[in-house]
Amino acid sequence: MAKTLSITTWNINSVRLRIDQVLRFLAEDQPDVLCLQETKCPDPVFPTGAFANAGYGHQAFIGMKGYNGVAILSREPIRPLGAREMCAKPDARHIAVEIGEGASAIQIHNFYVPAGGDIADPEANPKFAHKLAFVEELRQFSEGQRKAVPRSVLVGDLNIAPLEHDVWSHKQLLDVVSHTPVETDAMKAAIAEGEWCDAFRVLTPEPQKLYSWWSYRSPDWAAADKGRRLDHIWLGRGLKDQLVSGAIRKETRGWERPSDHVPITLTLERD
DNA sequence: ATGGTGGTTAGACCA
Repeated sequence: MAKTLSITTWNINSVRLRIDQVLRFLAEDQPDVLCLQETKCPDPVFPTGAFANAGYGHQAFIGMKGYNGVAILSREPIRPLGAREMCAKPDARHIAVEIGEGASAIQIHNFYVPAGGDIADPEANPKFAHKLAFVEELRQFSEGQRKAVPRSVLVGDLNIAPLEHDVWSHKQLLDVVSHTPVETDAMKAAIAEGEWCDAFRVLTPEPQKLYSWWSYRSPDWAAADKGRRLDHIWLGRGLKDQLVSGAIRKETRGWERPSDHVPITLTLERD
């Protein structure tokens, strides 16, 4: 068995439109497991063959027409654990698998948290209310995982930048959905409840800036560098001592017709 | 500064 396990998470913003970019990334980086969000792809037309040809023949995915959708692609066998209906909605925002055998098995949970709309007021904006309810459900889920499955990894586009240095300007974004105190507090509560290790922040502590997303609306995204860290990989209490390294593939944001998110990869020591 | 850009899909809806 391999001595390490590498897991990538990437909001691809249409897996069919960007299949060539995903395949390029897989060829270059060869993570063991790739978790995607916003596949925007119904299951019957998911590009299973393209991933299998690239060496990722073990697949779990759930999608819908036009919106949302998550997938887990693996180079080695996985056991599907199914998809949760978060907030009682069948909207394809979670899927999970188990990888590895016996006592060394690891659960991987891939989430796509609602973006939350533009107005940071749950009374005025149902999308923001949905986001807050989703993160509260994530907190409850975290409690269960902490107790029952300490060897868990939670990844995804969580659409919240929890820390001051997870955004280009803390003060200018305090009223902007993704960095409001009610969201960042809710996310911190979920992390605490699960005793999750925020892996990229252990590897690169504040005050160093970390971003995984740059808006399409920024005319010169690289020069302006007004990013946010919306994508995350959390390690359960049974895995936090196995953290090896992390990588943020910022250069993919400069590819032709890119996703607005970039892939982030965490490597774990394996036992 | 209340725009700006992009994907899905054919007029909005979502990010």
